[in-house]
Amino acid sequence: MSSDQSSVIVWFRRDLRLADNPALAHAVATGRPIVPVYILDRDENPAPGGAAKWWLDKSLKALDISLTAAGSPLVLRSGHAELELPRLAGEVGAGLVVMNRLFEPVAWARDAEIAHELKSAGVDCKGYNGSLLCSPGSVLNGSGQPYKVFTPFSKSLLSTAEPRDLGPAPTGLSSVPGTGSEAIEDWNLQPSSPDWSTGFDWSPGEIGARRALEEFIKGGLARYSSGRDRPAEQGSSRLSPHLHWGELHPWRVVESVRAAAESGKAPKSEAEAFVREIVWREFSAHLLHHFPRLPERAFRPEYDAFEWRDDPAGFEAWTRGRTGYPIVDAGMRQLWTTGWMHNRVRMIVASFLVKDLLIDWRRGQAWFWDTLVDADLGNNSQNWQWIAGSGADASPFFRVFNPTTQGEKFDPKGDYVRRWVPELAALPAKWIHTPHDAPSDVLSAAGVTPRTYPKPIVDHKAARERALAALKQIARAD
DNA sequence: TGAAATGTTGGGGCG
DNA sequence: ACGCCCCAACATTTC
Repeated sequence: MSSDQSSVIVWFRRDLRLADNPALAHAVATGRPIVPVYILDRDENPAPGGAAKWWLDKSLKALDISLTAAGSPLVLRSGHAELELPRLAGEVGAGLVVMNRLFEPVAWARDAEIAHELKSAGVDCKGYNGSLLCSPGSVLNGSGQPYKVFTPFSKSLLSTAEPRDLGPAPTGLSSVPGTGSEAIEDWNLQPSSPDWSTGFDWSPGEIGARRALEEFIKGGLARYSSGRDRPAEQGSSRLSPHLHWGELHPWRVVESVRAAAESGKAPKSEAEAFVREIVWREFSAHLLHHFPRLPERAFRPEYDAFEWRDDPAGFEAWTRGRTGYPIVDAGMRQLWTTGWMHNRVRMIVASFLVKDLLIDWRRGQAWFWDTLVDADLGNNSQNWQWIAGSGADASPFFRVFNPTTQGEKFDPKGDYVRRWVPELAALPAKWIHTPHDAPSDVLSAAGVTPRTYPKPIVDHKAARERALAALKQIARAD
């Protein structure tokens, strides 16, 4: 048996693209037939949220179209990868499985097991980094330890990292005809009864990702550092779900914005402000890799002794966007309606849940996990812990966002609130963030009553003082 | 990648 | 012209 004749399985996970894909490029370079496969793991831990499944459905369809055009359609299988991969390898006569690695702790351990299984079945297995600027473990401080503070991490990464693994989408793939595939419709990834996704305004897939990148470079990049703080405007890149699903390589994003700055389309400082956000994503992924319990446990362990409030009514009001604070409610409704929330508003709503309501950050994390199309284990846990004050390089315990001030500062005309909280739309800008203080004639002229829009569920001033008093105990115990 | 309280300064109104 | 007050604007400190 000549291994030259054998086919190569390309195991797609969260690298749903053809271009800049090191595993696929390596498979193509062998000159052997390609079997691209996606395996739906019903026991994935943590289980993907509803919004994530919505995205996956569309992105897989897009990937299949691209792969089919390139010559080798996507094969869909469900079950356990450690069983399905060797089985498929037997079916198609594969001598090699290539994949882009996942760096989350659970996946990491499992991939090692899978590679072992395959090798004992005589199938070679190779992993690549197709999702991060640098592999976790390669960015360490002088004493060989992972960085726990963002700025030195960022400096170290940006000074040493080199763009790599970029290249055009391959064409002319040869396939293994007759390979059986499941039907994606049978996976029921698209919600029905009810279909809550009708407001999702996204184009999942590699083409949509490239278009989003181009639009951002044409639009928001030149004034990114201020524009990204205005939720009513299209100032942020909206690339997060595309990056999460690997429809874009982060190096492609960094190279593209830097090239735009080089050619004068945007100030270099603005491009670097954006690159900094890509590096925050990197920081989260590296932290999660080194501290696998980040999603469950406080990075600063003294926070795990804190007794968060049990407040079902408060949590419910938060999830539904009925807290009585317009910017908070607008954000939570944008999330529910579109599967995404502007980052400035994420900070505001998270601070409100954790500091004003004193509800455990893990509850907010779980809600985001289910509702965000960009839900990412590293980003989600790192950012929630950052707001809660329990994370690495976290915001100090006394930093409490004032939802009214934040609204007035970053949504001064109230356009964001009007869009997502339509029952307040007729209020003048002067009162849009403080309907609870508006004169009654203003409220009645705008048709706002406690029935249409709730009074604040907590008084922020009192809630802030309560949070400071309670959280101070942690700082003292430290 | 806060907010609020407290402190400081300086201009203008006014006796 | 002067002192006094008010207060906005800005700076510093504290949580």
